[in-house]
Amino acid sequence: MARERYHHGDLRSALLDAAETLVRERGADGWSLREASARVGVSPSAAYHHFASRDTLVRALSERTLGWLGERLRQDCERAPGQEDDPQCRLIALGRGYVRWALDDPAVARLVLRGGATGPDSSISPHPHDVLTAELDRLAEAGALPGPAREGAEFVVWAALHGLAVLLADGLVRFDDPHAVGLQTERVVRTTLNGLAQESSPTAGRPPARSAYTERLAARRAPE
Amino acid sequence: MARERYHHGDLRSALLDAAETLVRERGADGWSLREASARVGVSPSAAYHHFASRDTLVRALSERTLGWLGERLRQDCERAPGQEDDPQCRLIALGRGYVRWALDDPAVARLVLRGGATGPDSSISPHPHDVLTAELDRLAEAGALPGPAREGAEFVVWAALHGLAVLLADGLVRFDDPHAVGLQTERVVRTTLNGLAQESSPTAGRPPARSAYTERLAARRAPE
DNA sequence: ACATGCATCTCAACACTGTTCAGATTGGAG
DNA sequence: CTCCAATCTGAACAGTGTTGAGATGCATGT
Repeated sequence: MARERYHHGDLRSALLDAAETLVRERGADGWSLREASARVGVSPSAAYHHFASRDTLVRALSERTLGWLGERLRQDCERAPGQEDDPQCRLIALGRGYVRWALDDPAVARLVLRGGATGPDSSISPHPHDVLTAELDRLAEAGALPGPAREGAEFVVWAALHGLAVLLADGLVRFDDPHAVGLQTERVVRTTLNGLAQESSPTAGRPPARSAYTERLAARRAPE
Repeated sequence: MARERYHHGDLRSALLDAAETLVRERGADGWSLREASARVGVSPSAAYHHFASRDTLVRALSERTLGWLGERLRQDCERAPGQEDDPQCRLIALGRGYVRWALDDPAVARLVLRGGATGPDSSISPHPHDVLTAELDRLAEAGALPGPAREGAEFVVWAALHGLAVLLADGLVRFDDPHAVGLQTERVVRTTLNGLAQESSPTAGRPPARSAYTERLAARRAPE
């Protein structure tokens, strides 16, 4: 706990770790930079050699967490139960993973999902949103999503999933049965995908939506 | 601005007003109790005769805002365009109102929707969530929503709508065309309702979901 | 009219926060 | 072995939420 050497070695990630556990212990806002520094055994000002501000630390923690989550969601899609390679099953697995995370680690999830922290400049890889769009592409290729319905579909699914996750992390919705949350998530995904597939008259001339993520994606494809 | 009388008269709502405009000016977290007090022309400790803590002030502001929003959403439903009294048109109007609010007043919306602040003990009337469930009931009575699909449908619609609102308020999704947000909202509502209506095999034995709002509703129906 | 009670507000103080900056300490490159 | 740049410390600043003891004045009862 107390370090002996003057130089810490990897203070940056040590601070991220300390902040993360503090968030878990005291909630998304119940901690301070000073406390995290003290827990690492370092003076408060030391942190400023690795983060420009407390807010930068939060952003960095968010990015680290989102990257880890994205990787896990990708795995969840691969290991999806059900018929071999059914795109819908994969999307359900993705949704379950996303929501399960929000419920298992609500304090961190609240901090991260509060967003604003994850602008288009961030280099999160793979970003959960990327995983979602990839899975929707797979669904479209399988023919389960008509062409016009695919366009902008990620916003519908994302909104529904994100909304459920936020509601759960904030404690606005609760489920007594631990299985209930999974079933409810599955229902949300199924309902959304069904609704999209049977979109009778796709909104004529629907203007393109733009998200921080699509911008980031575009920037990645055409660097400079 | 500067008051002459020693007693303010209605300091409580004056503080709420000051906090509200401060949130608009500097963001959900960029303000302090002291600043709000100073703007009202009162010492910082005066606030503690009306609010137990800064957090209580935030909660009170959230409740006031949600009550106002609920009333406006109810009006939006009444004035819904489209065929006379079409329940789906009413729900679309509700969704548009909810999302428009999140976009027109994003800082306040972020503060309010961050939630946790709006527990079941709050006496918000009419709560936006109540308005939504009432409209879903109307839809079910009109036969546009099969019985088994109605059960727990509010969570699906709420999640989708809430998710879109949060994504917009947090700036994670942006729309260039001002019409786009309305169209996207409409699409989310339509898609969700369509998906619910055509729910092929409603999840067998789906356990009851419970939200802070259903609890509050139950408590209101059976006081004591 | 006047005293009294009580809600309301002020003042001063506490511990704590994020942030800055001059200087001490070090690992590693030349 | 020297020196540099990266890293960390210590002390300080303005500002925060919160508390408690005391001042102020409105409304009420006589």
